[in-house]
Amino acid sequence: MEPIYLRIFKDIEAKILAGDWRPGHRIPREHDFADDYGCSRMTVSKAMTALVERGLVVRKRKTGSFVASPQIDRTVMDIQDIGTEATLAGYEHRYEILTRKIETLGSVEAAQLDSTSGAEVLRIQCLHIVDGKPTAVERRIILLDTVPLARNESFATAPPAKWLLSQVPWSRAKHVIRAVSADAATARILEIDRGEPCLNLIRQTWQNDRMVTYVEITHPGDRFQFAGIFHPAEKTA
Amino acid sequence: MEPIYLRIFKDIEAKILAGDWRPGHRIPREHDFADDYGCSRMTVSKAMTALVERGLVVRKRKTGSFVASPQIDRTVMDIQDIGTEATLAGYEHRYEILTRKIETLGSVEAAQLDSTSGAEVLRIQCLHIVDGKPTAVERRIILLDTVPLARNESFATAPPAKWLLSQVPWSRAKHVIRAVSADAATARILEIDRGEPCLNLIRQTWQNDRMVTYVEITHPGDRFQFAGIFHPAEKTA
DNA sequence: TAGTGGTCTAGACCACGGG
DNA sequence: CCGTGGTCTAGACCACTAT
Repeated sequence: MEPIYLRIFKDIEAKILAGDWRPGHRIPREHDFADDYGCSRMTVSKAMTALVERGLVVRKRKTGSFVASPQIDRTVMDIQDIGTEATLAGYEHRYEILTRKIETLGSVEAAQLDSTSGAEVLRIQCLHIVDGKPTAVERRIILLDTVPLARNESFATAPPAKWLLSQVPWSRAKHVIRAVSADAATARILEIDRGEPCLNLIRQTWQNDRMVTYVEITHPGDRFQFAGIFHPAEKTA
Repeated sequence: MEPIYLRIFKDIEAKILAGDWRPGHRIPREHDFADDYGCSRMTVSKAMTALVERGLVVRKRKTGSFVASPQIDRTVMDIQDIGTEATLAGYEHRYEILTRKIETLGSVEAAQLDSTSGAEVLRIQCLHIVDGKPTAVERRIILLDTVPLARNESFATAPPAKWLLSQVPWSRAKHVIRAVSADAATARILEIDRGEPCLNLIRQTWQNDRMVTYVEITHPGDRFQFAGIFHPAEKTA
C-alpha cells in the first residue's frame, strides 16, 4: 500500500508537470487536502514539505501555497540561463538571434536525440554577448509538438532558455560537458581562432517523457567557466 | 526558538562531520532521542528523515540507523572518483603516482586556496589510465593538518580520491569546470599535442570550514566528458 | 484580527527482517 | 518471535503576515 503522503505528493506533482496548475496557481489549503484524502493535516504537511524541497511549490503563511515559478537548474551547477548568470555577476548581457527556422527532424538526428523522425522542430541559433564580448553560441532545437507556443515566438524579449523556463516545467534533464576545438563557423561567431579550446555544454530536457528541447552551448574556454558550491544535497536553503 | 527537529538534526550532523561517529557507527534509536530531547518520536523521525535525505545516515528496520559510508558527490554530476566511473562504464582502470612530496604552503598559494600560509600539505601528481589510454592527470594538495593519516599513505591500494572519501566526510565542495589548452607538461603526460583542448576540473573540499583537499584534474577533450541525468532535486532514489 | 502554514504531542498500528 | 523504523491520527499551540 502506497503511503498517503506519497499519493498526495504525486497527485500534485502530476498536476504541475502536466501544466494543469501553472506557475503562480494557488494550491488548496492543507486542511482541504486533509478532508479530500481523509487524512490528518500532518500527512498533507509531509507531502507539501517534499514539494517545497523539490522546488515545485512555494508557501507563505497566511497567503497560502503556490506553484513555484519554473525552476532553475539547481541540481547541476548553475548551468542555466546565461543572462541571469551574467546579471548576477554584474555584467551587461544581450543576445542576438542569428537564425530561426522550422524544420522536420531527419531520421539520423531523431535517433541521436532518441526522438521521433519527422517531428516538427524549431531550430534556433543565438549568440550571447556578455560585457561586450561574444561569450556563447547557443544552438537549440525545440519540439513544437511539446511546446506549440514556440512556433510564433520571436524571442525578442527573452532568450530561448528563459522563455522556455516560463512555459514548460521540466522533470528530467541530461547534461554533457566536453572540451572541444572551435570549428570554423563557431570561431567566426565567437571571434576567436579556429582550434581554440571551447567549453561545450549539451542539455536535453524532457517533460514526462516528452522531449522539450535539445541545446548545445559553446563557450570560448578563456571567457567562461562553470562554477558552483555544493553541500551534500542542499536542504534548508 | 529553533525547532527541536532541527536541533537534533544539527547535533547528529555535527557528530558525523566531526568524525566522532565514523561510518558504520550505530546511531541511537528514535526512542532514545525522544527521551533525551524530551520530545515525541515523530519529531526525532523528522530529523532522521532529513539526515537520510542528505545521505549522512542509512536506516534499516529492525537493525537500526547507521552513519552512511562517505558519499560520492551526488549533487554535482558524477564527477567523482575516476576509477569508479571507468569501472561502471566497463573499462579497465589503473593509475600511477607520478610525484608525491610533503611541502609547506607558500603565501601566494595559501591565499589562492583561502587557506593558511605555512600549513603542511601533501602534494601528489597522479596519472589515470583508462582502457590503456592516459585519460586524466590529477594534481592534488591534501592538508595534513586536516587529514594527518595522509602523511604515511602511499596510495598503492586506492587512488587519492577514493582513499580520501574513506577517511573524511565532506560538508562543502566548490567546483570549477573550464576548457583549457594543454601546456607542455600536461601534453607530455597525456600523450597529446600541446594546445589540444582539455577539460579541466577543479574541486576544493572542506570539512566544517577546515580545508581538506584541492585537486585539479585535466582530461584530454576527446577522451572524456562529464555527463549526468538529473531530476529536480532527486528524492525517493 | 483572522487565515495560513510550522511545529509538536502521545499515543497507535503496521511492515520488515534478523534470530 | 520481537525490535526497529514507517506511517498515521486528532487534536493543539504558535508564528507570521495580509487586511
